[in-house]
Amino acid sequence: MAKVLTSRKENYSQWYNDLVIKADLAENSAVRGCMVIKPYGYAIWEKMQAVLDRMFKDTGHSNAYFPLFIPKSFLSREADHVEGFAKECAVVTHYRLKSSPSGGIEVDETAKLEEELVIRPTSETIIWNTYKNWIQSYRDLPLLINQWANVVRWEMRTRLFLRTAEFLWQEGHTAHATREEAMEETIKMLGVYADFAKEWMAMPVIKGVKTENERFAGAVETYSIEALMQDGKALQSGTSHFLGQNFAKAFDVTFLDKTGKLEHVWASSWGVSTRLMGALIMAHSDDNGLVLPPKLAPIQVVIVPIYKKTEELAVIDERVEVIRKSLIASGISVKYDNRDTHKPGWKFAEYELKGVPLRLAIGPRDIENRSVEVARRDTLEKKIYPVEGIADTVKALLDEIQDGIYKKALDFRDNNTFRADSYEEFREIIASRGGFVLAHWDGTRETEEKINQETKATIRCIPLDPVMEEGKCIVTGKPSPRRVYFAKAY
RNA sequence: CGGGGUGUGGCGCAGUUGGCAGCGCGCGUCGUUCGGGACGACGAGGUCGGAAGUUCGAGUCUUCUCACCCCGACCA
Repeated sequence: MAKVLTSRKENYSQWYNDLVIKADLAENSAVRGCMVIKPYGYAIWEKMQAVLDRMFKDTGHSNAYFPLFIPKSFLSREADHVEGFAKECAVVTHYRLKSSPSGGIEVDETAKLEEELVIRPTSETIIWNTYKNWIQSYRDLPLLINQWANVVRWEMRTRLFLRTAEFLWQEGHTAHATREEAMEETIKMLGVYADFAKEWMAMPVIKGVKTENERFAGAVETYSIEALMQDGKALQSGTSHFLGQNFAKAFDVTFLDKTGKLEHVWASSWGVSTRLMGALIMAHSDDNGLVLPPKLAPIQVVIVPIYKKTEELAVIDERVEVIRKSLIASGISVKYDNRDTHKPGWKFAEYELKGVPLRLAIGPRDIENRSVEVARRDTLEKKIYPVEGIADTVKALLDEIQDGIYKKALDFRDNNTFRADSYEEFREIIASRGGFVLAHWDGTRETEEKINQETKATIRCIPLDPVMEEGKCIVTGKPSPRRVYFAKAY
């Protein structure tokens, strides 16, 4: 087969870049740092959205939409928040253009905005400013809102899906009467993300708390799900924040509780972005291309006819139509590619590159034997199956693939999660093979920063379901109640 | 923002001391092919990133400029 991708071994990040382009997921646009998500890539994102949206609704949330523009003054209301985002904000300063003497077009300096508008890097401020008017009583709580939106963070260096200046995401913003309830919501949504990653993306994740260093600007506590990529680097795939009363205080959002006492509300916010696309790509794919979990694949089964003459194709078309209908009846998404403009071998390679979980090939031999050749994308294994009961066969195989790639990803993570009991050992693992390293840490910012500077590894999270184990910090030797996850990160 | 690099058909690239702008892929037409990215013939497609300069003559030399990529510092 003609090689179209750089191999992972050769250059992992080049492999990733090649794959995104060659699998037709996205490409760089004329705007620096901003990508064009192509139809095939967007189809995957839409499937993710549909599932997540259902999960949010099932946990009591409603969708709403808030403006793209945020008055500059809003951003500065919460001190940590502004500090965290100020360096990467795009700002709108004018509202009109005029033709320039040189023949082009230029900003009309007379059309300067009274108050400049920031393009949302996240929507806490505009949302809490709005919530102020929505909440008066404990009867208005909890307020459980989600929005699907684009946001802009002016990044220095960007990579398709993993870090782009503009990206798509959802952001949940909830308001609660009590601290406990807001915290419960924070953890619940982290759980939703972890379930989604596992059940739909077939990607195992670690749930944990972020250290102070990695905390969201304006949050009291940040939780995340962390996944391990095939190059041994961790990818933060979703975050859920307990915001305490920080934004309620900044925007003066209060309510009267049952006893008639005026209180600030408690808040959470949580989000996942198109970065999940990057995670999905890197979690399962190989040197032949994308490997998609059947549950998120836009096309679950592709059927390729093999024929010499058009008369043969007519017979195959007929047989395929029967198969196609039975698959659709079983809720399987099928594409029959009977284009005459490409050869079977070309199509095989193409759909492999695009990660279609199953490929059915039907030729004269199969017509004769009432059989189909079925090729699995995950194992590249080919087998002949009878046409009879093909829908059940396919269904079973899709389930097997979904489970199989999860298992494979889990094994990979297990085989690349290490325990280090000395700093020496720690440095050796991080430098040589990467992966997650579980080690004791004394809980201080200084130690974390020292480790980061010396090894490039960061604390990904403090696991939520930790095995409590007394130990000593690998750097300072001070006591530590449990191990935390370290890794180099995206 | 520091360090490095690249701009030449749609994509990937070559272009020697300055002398007719090329190759591969892709694209179009026709024919033979079709169970793992087929082959042949013919064909279309370029203000060589932009501006100024040197020269009889610039893709090539000089100056300026713009864009993008890679490596760092910052980030989901």
